[in-house]
Amino acid sequence: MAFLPSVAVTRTPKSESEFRKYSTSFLPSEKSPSVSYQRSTQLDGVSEARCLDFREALSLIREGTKVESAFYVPILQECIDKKLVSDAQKIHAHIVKTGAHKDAFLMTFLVNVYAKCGTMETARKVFDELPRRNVVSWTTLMTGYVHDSKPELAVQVFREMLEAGAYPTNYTLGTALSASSDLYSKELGKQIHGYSIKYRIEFDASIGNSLCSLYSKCGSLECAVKAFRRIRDKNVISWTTVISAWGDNGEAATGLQFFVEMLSECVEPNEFTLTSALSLCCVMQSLDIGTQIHSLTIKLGFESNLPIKNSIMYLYLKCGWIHEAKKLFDEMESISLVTWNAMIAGHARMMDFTKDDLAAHQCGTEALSIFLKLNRSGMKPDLFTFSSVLSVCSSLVALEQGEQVHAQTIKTGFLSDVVVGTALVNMYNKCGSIERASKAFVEMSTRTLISWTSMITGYAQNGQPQQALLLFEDMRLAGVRPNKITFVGVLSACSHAGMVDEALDYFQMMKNEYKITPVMDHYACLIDMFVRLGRLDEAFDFIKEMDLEPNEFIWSILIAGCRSQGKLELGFYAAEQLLKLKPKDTETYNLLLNMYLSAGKWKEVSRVRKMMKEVKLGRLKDWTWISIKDKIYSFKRKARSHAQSGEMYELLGNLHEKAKSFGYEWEESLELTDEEEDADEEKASSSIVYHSEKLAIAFGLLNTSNAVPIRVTKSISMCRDCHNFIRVISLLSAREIIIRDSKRLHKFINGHCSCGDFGTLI
DNA sequence: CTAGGGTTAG
Repeated sequence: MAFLPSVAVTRTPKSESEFRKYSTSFLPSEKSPSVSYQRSTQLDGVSEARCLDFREALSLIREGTKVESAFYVPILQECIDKKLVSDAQKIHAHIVKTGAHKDAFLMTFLVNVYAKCGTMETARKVFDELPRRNVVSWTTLMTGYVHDSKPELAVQVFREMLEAGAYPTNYTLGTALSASSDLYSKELGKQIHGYSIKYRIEFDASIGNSLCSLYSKCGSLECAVKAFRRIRDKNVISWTTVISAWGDNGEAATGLQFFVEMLSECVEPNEFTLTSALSLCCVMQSLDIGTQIHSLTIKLGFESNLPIKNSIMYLYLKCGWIHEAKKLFDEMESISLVTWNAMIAGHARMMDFTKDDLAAHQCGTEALSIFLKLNRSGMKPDLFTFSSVLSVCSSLVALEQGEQVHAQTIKTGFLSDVVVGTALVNMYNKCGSIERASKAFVEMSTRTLISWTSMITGYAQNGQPQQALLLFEDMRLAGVRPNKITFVGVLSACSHAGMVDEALDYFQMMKNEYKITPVMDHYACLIDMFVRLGRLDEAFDFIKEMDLEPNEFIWSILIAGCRSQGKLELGFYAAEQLLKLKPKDTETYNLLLNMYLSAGKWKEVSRVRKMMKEVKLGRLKDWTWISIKDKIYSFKRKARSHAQSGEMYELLGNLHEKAKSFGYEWEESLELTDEEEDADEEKASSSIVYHSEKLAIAFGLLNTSNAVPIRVTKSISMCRDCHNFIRVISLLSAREIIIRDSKRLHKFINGHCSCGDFGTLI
């Protein structure tokens, strides 16, 4: 049923009761329609005007030639397609001048033009001046508000419309449902569902599609699928919607099954279906299916479709096919902002995904250079760009670049976006700049769960556990419901502060009050806490009691504790467990080795060394990066190839001497070797071997002005010796030194570290 | 007048 007849709707008792059940507070009660409208047929027979060249037609209008109303329509359509607001305004003026504005149909179309071009104020003005309103004009206005992300205004218009006594059509209800789903309001959606039952259009595809996407967005996957099943004539959109619904609710595999089902029912996918299916492959990291869909897109003639190309490129990036992705990118004859954003976000994602830290770091720098190219290309970055770039800056601890992006977000107004704001807070947190993070957090006009969580975690990581817990209470007072990630932050704060009772209380609160099942990270925080306090037996009891199989991180924490407490027996047991999990891992062996080194068990040391040779381990790559101004410098252990090497080594030598008077003692640790190291260099180097972070910090001290904090990232976990040394350096040089290693954030101020001096695993 | 591609917290 395309349009409702303009006669009163007959009601069946069943739908009436169902309608009553749904109708509560949001919407006015139904009035009988006072005016009825006929669908205008003026559009028919206009198509000849399309034959006219757009510019030619426009010049006719400029000259002031009087034309028929129908003449405007194709030109206005062109304005919609190309978002030509100023041309639309000229045509509008012409319409008014020639008196054609008395034509309600034409003016409704004009509302559509302004709405589609994102100029809602004008659209509303034209609408208010309409000689007659019909359901299409109401619906058009609603659609405009939905597009302009003002769903509450769309609902308001819907209400006005009902109050005016106009009948909604399937399109109207579909649009109203989109508005409810933008508002995440299942309640409102249900009421509108009620209207559709009342008007007996509930089985209509446009209603069913919108319902399906509403329920999906509200997290009710089951309802979404039910809504899909109830659609009588499922169209491509129905299928696309239900496929995305599975994907959006974490069931990507089932989504792909539906895609296959759709193909087997001979429904031809369109560009939307294909992009959705591709994004499911993205989630599943399935290059296998992804490449098949890639060929399908070509078969169906979408090879030059930009959204699809963007999706494929993004898929390849996320699956680690950087070169394929780059090839696609280079071959694209036209690219959009989404293309740029996909490239940046894809590289950002690769950072988390790559096992190799050096490669991950290169991905990050590549992402930043793509961002630079985007800026030079003349295209304007948007909120998606800024969110991704800020997250790259966080991972790279590239504060100065982050600050520049911050400035750009202010200038462009995108800082007001909650996601960008959150990304900014996170960037300052990850760079160890807690004051600026909290300033950015306070200045946000709205905060999501993620914003709160980021800030809570930031306080915990930056060594301000009390602040973290206070903020957590603020968050609960603000009525925001914490999730499991929030509790990871809370528990790690307790762990840092050594607040055992509070930690256990929060752990109970999480399970009982919030019904969150603990995950490994929660246990890791608690075990870490007991280990920090030297209560190894309790830590071990906890490991035995938990429902999950302990992972490598848990065992590593325990081993590190055993090392500092000299509890070799337990340490060895933990190491055995760790070796079972990661039999060929260099870091595992280094943990074990350092434990025996610290205890002076030389026989064991040589035994472990022998074992390491036998299993032919890959070698640990010790890299540290420092970002100064716009450049990122990298250092590896013992490197002497740097232009300033001489000065750096001299400085380090002096600092080592000075540090001794502050109680620092050289401690042998960590058998670090590097693949590219050659034997000559080994012989040439002095007896002291500097790990990469020492070199990077020396470089930082030489190349930044006094009192400027030094920020570096490191590919592996810091060793205890470097940790002790840098603690003293922060005191000696009166500098804040921030090191993000593979496991933790270390913020050294005046001889103390935010990790509570217990963050070194190897 | 309905569907789409790219974003933030462990």
